[in-house]
Amino acid sequence: MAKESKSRYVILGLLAHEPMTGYFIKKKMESSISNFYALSYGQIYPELTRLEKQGFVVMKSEIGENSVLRKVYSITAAGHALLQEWIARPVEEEKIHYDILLKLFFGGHISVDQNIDHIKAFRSRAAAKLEVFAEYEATLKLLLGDSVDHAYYLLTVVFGQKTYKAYIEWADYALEHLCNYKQRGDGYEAAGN
Amino acid sequence: MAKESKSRYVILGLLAHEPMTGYFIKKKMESSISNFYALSYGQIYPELTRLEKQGFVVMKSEIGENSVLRKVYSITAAGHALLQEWIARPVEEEKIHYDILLKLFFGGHISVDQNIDHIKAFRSRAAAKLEVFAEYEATLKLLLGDSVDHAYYLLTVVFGQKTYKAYIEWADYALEHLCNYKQRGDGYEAAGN
DNA sequence: ACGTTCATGTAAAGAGTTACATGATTAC
DNA sequence: GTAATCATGTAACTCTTTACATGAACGT
Repeated sequence: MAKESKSRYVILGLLAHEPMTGYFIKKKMESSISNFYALSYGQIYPELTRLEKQGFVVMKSEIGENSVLRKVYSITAAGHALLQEWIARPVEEEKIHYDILLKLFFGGHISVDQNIDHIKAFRSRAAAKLEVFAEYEATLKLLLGDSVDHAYYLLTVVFGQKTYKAYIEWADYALEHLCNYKQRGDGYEAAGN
Repeated sequence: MAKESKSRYVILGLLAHEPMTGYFIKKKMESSISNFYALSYGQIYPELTRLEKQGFVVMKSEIGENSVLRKVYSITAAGHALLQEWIARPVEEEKIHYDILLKLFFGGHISVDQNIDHIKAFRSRAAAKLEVFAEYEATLKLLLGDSVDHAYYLLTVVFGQKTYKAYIEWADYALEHLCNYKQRGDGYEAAGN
């Protein structure tokens, strides 16, 4: 029961690119897919052990440049087959599960100004994300010729850009409406606020 | 530890509108916030018991029209205060955790055609959602005068519309790019496919 | 008869988060 | 000295999903 986790596939996907330590998998994710997926050490290390037991990765203990012992994992042929099988599987349905929408849905219980604050915070987060994605885009466009992977990375970045742009447009629309209602004072205030 | 669930607040939010049974809470959600939040019976019933023990709701056993015993829950003053406190809390950061983006990120491991299929499926799901939101919009616009709540509901619907429209635009963009690459045949195919 | 809806729950399993615990090296 | 980075893990806890279990009433 309980939905199957994607952690193993993401780990395999990263290892398919180059062998890595668990620690480096985390770092790599933070600088790439962190916007779309995140893993903690509490997930990475146990999953690596499991993948090794099942023969999808192999481990090699090494003493790194800093003379610290590290476990470098590589993907096996079986691991690659598993990864490919997962990627080819039909895509799961996507759901928008956002705190802002839930709170706005019950917005009648707080004041208009409080709702406005929520939306403003949401908007500024989206604007910050857009800046991050713009950097990604610039970097990726320089690397486009290197590997086919970069073209796919770029598609995910464009997704982020289009989505966060839509969020900002929505926020502006919502703020305008709420400000209008507030000025008209037509009962938009929650009772007791 | 582990992030606190929103289930209690959503349940309180619905009960703030009218007293309900656990079963009806589920039905109500399916016809309203299901696009932004979902709860199973396995969450609703235990949570209602907990909320009752803590004094945030009160339960009254009744024999319904169909002579079936049912437990009707109502929100208390303490429950209302808790709900309001939660809604007023700063909004959590939103994350885009989509299967399609993960799979596209590793898209180099499958064929272009398989990637295209993924995106096409994504696009048609988004288009279907847009239709649902259009219906919501039409219904809500008729009810706008009735209660302040409807204006807030409408804002969440508009969010869905703008977001799914962005998804469709992205899908079209992505499909065009992938088709171009395919026609040019410039190494976009995964090795062995 | 049979399927659907109303109605309430429990059990099992896994996913995910956070905190804790440890220790070496490196840079300032 | 001290903070940051590299590096590996465990433990506790909560959340969430899915399946199971039960039973009455109502419509066809």
